[in-house]
Amino acid sequence: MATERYNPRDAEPRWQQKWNEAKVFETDNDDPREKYYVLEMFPYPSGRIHMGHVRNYAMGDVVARYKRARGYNVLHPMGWDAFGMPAENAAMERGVHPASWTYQNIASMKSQLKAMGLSLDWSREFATCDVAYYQHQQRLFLDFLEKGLVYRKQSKVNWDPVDNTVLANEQVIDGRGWRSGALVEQRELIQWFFKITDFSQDLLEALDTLDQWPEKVRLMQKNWIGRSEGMMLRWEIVEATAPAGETEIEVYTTRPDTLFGASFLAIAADHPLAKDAAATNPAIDAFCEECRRAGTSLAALETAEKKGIDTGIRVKHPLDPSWELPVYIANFVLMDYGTGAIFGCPSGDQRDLDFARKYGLPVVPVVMPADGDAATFSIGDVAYDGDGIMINSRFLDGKTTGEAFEIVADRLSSMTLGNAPQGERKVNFRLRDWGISRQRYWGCPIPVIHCDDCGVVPVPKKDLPVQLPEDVTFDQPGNPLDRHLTWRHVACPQCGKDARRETDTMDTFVDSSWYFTRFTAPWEDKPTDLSAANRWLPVDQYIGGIEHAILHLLYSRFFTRAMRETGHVDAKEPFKGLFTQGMVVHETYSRGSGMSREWVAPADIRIEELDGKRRAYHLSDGEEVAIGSIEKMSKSKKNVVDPDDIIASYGADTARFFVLSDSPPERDVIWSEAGVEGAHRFTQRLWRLIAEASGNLRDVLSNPAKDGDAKAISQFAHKALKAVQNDYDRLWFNKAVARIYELVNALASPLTKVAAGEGDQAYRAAVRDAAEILIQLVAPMTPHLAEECWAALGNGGLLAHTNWPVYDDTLVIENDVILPVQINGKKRAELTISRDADQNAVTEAVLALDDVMKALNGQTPKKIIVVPQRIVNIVV
RNA sequence: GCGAGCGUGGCGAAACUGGUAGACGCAAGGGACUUAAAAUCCCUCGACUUCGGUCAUACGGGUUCGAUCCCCGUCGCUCGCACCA
Repeated sequence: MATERYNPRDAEPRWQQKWNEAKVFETDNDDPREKYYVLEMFPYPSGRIHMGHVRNYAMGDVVARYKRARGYNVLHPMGWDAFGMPAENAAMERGVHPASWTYQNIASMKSQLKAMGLSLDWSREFATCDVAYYQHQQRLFLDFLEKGLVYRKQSKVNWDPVDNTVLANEQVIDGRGWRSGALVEQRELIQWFFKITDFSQDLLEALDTLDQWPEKVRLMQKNWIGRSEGMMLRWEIVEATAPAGETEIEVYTTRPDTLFGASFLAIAADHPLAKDAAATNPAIDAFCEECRRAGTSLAALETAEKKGIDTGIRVKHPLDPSWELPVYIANFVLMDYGTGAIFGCPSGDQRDLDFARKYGLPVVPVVMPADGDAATFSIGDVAYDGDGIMINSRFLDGKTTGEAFEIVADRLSSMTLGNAPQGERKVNFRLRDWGISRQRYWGCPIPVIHCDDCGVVPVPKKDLPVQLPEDVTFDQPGNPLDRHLTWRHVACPQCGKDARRETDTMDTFVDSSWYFTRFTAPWEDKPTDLSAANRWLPVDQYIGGIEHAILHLLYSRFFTRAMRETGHVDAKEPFKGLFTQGMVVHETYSRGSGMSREWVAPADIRIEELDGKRRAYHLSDGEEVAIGSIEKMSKSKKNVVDPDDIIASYGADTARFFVLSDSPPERDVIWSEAGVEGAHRFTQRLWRLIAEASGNLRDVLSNPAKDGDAKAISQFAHKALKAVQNDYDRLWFNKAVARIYELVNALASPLTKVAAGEGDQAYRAAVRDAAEILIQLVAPMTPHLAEECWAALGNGGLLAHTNWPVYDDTLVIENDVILPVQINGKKRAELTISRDADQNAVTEAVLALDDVMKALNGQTPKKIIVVPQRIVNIVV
């Protein structure tokens, strides 16, 4: 029987339409079955999807389809992370309004995603720039404000004086604005902050409960939160050297044990005492200025030399009032960590040591390694910052660093300076509060009003939403909201006088910090429907890129806690399972070198292989092109492959199948033409085998064989089913692919026999059973092809509605096992024996094997190790 | 500098809890079918070999009856953080 080639261009839209008509993927919140929430990080609507999206969404779709077949009520929604700078840049460059640019992009990306055949519930779709979404975000903001989770404070920002805007740190390149090229200034602006630090300890501790997250991400978050245990320590200023009104300096330290090694105090250039000193001393002022400038731009590049200047201030050592130490301003002390002041212990800290050597300050070793010798231990150019035994530390000598920490902490806590304890134990975090103010148009307006009399007044909830005005211009730099003629003018909600709206909008990370919660009831007229949110959260499986390991995931964890405190959800953690997938990478091609180097797109070249050497030639002129390294797909290197082209020529199933095969999902996958063709051959092969046999299988009822020639077929299929099921449960897509290939290889000959009219009824029933298992196994990856095959076998109804098959235990367990037989750890023979044979029987049978007798050559075994159902090892 | 991870054929990779190293795919080579090509099907495919075997999982040691897997050291690559007191 001649069979037509499988034509994805015909089949894929056809099945997509059927799924659509049957609303297979629309999820009912009231469905009583066990829930499963699978989500991929929603995309920014840049205009086109790329291969990274294809891989990300293919993975999520496999999980969604698999869990659906397993009987779960699956929620698998999609939306758009739609606010942000690119829309405003488009407005500036091309005069398009950000809204129309964004919604057009959404429309085209949506049609691309639809062409992939993803099993998404599109009825829940929204974009974060929809008023219907961001009005609820404003409501959440106001609730957080009431709870004290939002506040304003002055803080330093990167200010671009040409564009009149604040720049994120990533937008500052070599001290200049990435767009304007202007030298970036540090400005103090009043900004809105979320109090994420209220949850520092909880965010840290709860990481331990996230056992379905990659260890790596948890570690990154742990380091980011940066908990340290130490103490606050107050140093009395020697009166004669004190600036007016100042009596003490407070420092934070994690090493109170090294207190006798102190030789100076150092404060940040922005420390209040530094400012006092600068006011009266031009040299100090100049030094502080220099620190500030270096801090903004090149600090990260140079491993900046430790520099400082003596303030003239002297302090008394807390444990010896007769001991006076100098106070320096130092460039390596940060104002926004701890108290902006440290005590320097040169022997125990490399920075302090470098500093001390430069300014001739004493270096007293106070800790030596446990196996050191107190008489000879000294410090050269390298500080010793490890644990050990105290020396040169009076009453601490001989104690361990841990003991010394406790003794000093206890003693200082019980001492007083003025009317407060000299020191107290203190846990400190690196994590800072989250600044959310952006001086931009295309973001969620912060719903507050500034009144000269009443101060900062929240917009009353009944007045929400605060909607972005549409009539804005982008012909001048700065925030269009600021110069809008009417929008910002508003009556104060409290006193009714003329007042001004806040013109800052929110960081777009706010938008993505709760969208997964909104998906649970996007129609609700409050931010959440509490029962729906509680039902669905946490997300069972979240899938996305590792680049969001810290910010997005940490902000979302904070947001969920804040929403919990304000009664919008009961869950504490948003994502139960997290998976970070690798990138799609591709070879690069280029010609020319240096400045005239030209990158060539994969679509414009042809590869030839001669004597094992691959060479690339340009399609247009036949000129040879150099094959470069394999890199992340990027426009600048032109090594991009457009998903649209792939779907048009091979179909969505091939693209999906390929990005899931080959590499483990957490690792990068190399996109190659040959690989895609291999995947495509597979789809054609599967179709051909099923289609050719379908005529003789249509009228047969599936039934696995328990004996006869067909038994092996049924065993193979049911074992594959068990294995692939396990692979899907663990997101081992590449292994599932390999096993599916094996199953197709094993079924090729039986299917061909059936196609030729061979095989009795029982044989055909077993083949049909195996074929159906195969189709179900590939369905999550290549759903259109699977539906087509399913229908070809004469099945009515959609495969997407069909339950996952159940493997037959008796077919999966072998009665006989093949044991490898080793002699001295090297394999010499094989033994086939009954699964439940006891040790003695195995030993006896092994020694009777020809190969074993030959290898032993008369020697008596010293020992025979039998690992049941595994292996036998004979030691001679 | 600190932290984490990785290193297996020509290539992407498998190998369960320490138990037959290289499944599966790609590339390559040979053959069948064809007037021919494509497609398809079959075979070979780590290295060396005196065809008995021997050596092979970055390198050097160790533990073990047995190590890709565990331990110690070295080298290389990737990622994250980087004055955090």
